[in-house]
Formats: sequence, C-alpha cells, structure tokens
Amino acid sequence: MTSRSPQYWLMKSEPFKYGWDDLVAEGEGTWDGVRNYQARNNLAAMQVGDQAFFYHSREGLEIVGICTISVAGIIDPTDETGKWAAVKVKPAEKFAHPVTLVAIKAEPRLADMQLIRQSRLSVSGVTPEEWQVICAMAKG
DNA sequence: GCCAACGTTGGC
DNA sequence: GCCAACGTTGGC
Repeated sequence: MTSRSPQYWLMKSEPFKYGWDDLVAEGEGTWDGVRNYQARNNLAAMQVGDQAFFYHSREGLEIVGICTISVAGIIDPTDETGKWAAVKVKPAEKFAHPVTLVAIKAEPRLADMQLIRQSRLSVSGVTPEEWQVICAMAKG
C-alpha cells in the first residue's frame, strides 16, 4: 500500500436517513449509495487515515464533526454492477460548535470550497487550508 | 413544499 | 454526438 499525507474530504448525509448519531451508534458506517461519478472518484481516491467532515444536508445544514476513513477502496455493496465505490468511516470528533453553511458562506477563505461551488456533490474535497479554517471555527 | 441547478437518459 | 426531457439533490 502506498502512503501519502492524509487528505481531507466532506461527506454529506441527510440526518433523518443517516446522521452523526447513527454513525456513533454503529461505531463504523459504510458510505455507500453514491451514484455520481465525481463523488465516486472522490470516494475512490480516499485512503485509510484520511479525514472527512460529516455534513448534515437538507436538515441542519452544518458540519457536525469529523470522521476518519477506516476502510478504503471497497465496492459499493448496494451496487449489483460492481462499478460504484464505497468506504467505511468511523466517528473521530464531534464539534463543540457545528459549522453552519451560513457561517461557511460568510467566511471569504471558504468561498472556493467545492461544497459551495457544487452544492449537489455529496462527496467533495477539502483543502488543508479550508480544513484548518473550519476546525478553528468549530472550536468557537 | 417548492424550485433551481445539475446530472443522466434516450430519441434522433 | 446533440440536446430535450426527465429525475434527483439540496438550499430556502
């Protein structure tokens, strides 16, 4: 396995389907069901040890915490054709202060986030700079 | 609940 | 290969 410095991601989930609390309750969750090529490419690029923001879409509209990639490069078990990717994640840290979409939009350093530019992409990349800014905001 | 944005599908 | 129609996502 090749190693590289950890990369950062943002994964969206609708909390009434699968929220942060569900992930904590399970201990480890499989991130599957993605049927978008760009999101799939992001999933396929993930490696164990990468970190991802957990974002609540539709309801909440905020980053609630951080999870780590525990298993990478698996085939989506819900996909019969075998061409879609999935990963497994574990909860790492719950934010004391969730970072809302409103706050992200109000922060100029986050204006170019893939989350903002492509609002419908369910798995997006986060730069180290963006990661640092959001983590600082989460500490209030 | 509505609708804009965007991705995908399918007819030609 | 184009593009209109359709379906889905996600902010509001």
